[in-house]
Amino acid sequence: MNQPGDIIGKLTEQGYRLTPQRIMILSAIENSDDHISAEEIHAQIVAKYPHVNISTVYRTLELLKRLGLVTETDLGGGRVRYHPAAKGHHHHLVCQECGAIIDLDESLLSPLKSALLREYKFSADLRHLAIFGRCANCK
Amino acid sequence: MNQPGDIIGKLTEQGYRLTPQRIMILSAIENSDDHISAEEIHAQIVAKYPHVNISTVYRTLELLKRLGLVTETDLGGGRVRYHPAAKGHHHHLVCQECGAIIDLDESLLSPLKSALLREYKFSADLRHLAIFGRCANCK
DNA sequence: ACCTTTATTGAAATTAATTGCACCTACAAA
DNA sequence: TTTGTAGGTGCAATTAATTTCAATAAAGGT
Repeated sequence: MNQPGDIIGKLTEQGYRLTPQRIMILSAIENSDDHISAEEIHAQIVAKYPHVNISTVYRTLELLKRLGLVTETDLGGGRVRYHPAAKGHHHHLVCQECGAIIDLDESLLSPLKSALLREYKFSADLRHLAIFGRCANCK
Repeated sequence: MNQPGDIIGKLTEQGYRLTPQRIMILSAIENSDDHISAEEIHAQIVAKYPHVNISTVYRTLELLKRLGLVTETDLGGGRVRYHPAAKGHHHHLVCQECGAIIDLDESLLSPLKSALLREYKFSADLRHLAIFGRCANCK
């Protein structure tokens, strides 16, 4: 599972085209085992196909995000990173002192999610959250 | 209370200098009753003192943020907004459909804050959080 | 009032992300 | 086949924020 095929299917189903650029962007995301930035995806592709433009990468990521196929996380420092949605939801604790990134299970946020729904009728999109603060070592 | 004097005192106490630029930036933040962006602060100042540079505004905001005197919130749309810390902590629910911004009481996040501390020994800085999702009307 | 130290500033360059525009391409209807 | 249309792309320009670096000026000592 988690083959690019999954995403490719969903794209074509909805009338979006499967271009060489998109295939390259998709496999870059799928093959990265960590979170990947738009710049990194672009750098990977340019190594083989120098004419592919960075704006295409951003636009494709935007599309995939809208379709719920990748999640986006702002880990601070102005850099946004991407992750295939199929690889599961998770969150991050980002230490502002040492920069450490600690993975956080979704379960810790579900009480908040239901409280927001109950008290504000607000359906929060907590797919991929970054929480800033200070880690155990830096306190 | 909440006079610029409070902040000015804290700055000079810690060896930072009180420049005309900083005074202007501080009063712009204090006088705004809503959240204010760096661009807006700059525009206000430039109207009277055209030579003040935008990077000074950003650097001053960065400093005030580090000293805990203003809080920063990314309400989406690429623009970060600022708010004097003395005016109290609060959070926002941002509807990604209609753009509505709903104020959220701090109490809803304190269970999360203590859970993070208990389970991860992570002291989360939840001073001014924006949570994205869909509001009651847009569901 | 004058120096000295060093934090601070302005100007310009840089970075990450986004947008406007003209052109291109796949596919289907005429 | 031709044409229309909607999705896609590259390029250049734009925006928000940050950084580099030489010049400047605030605060404190003399």
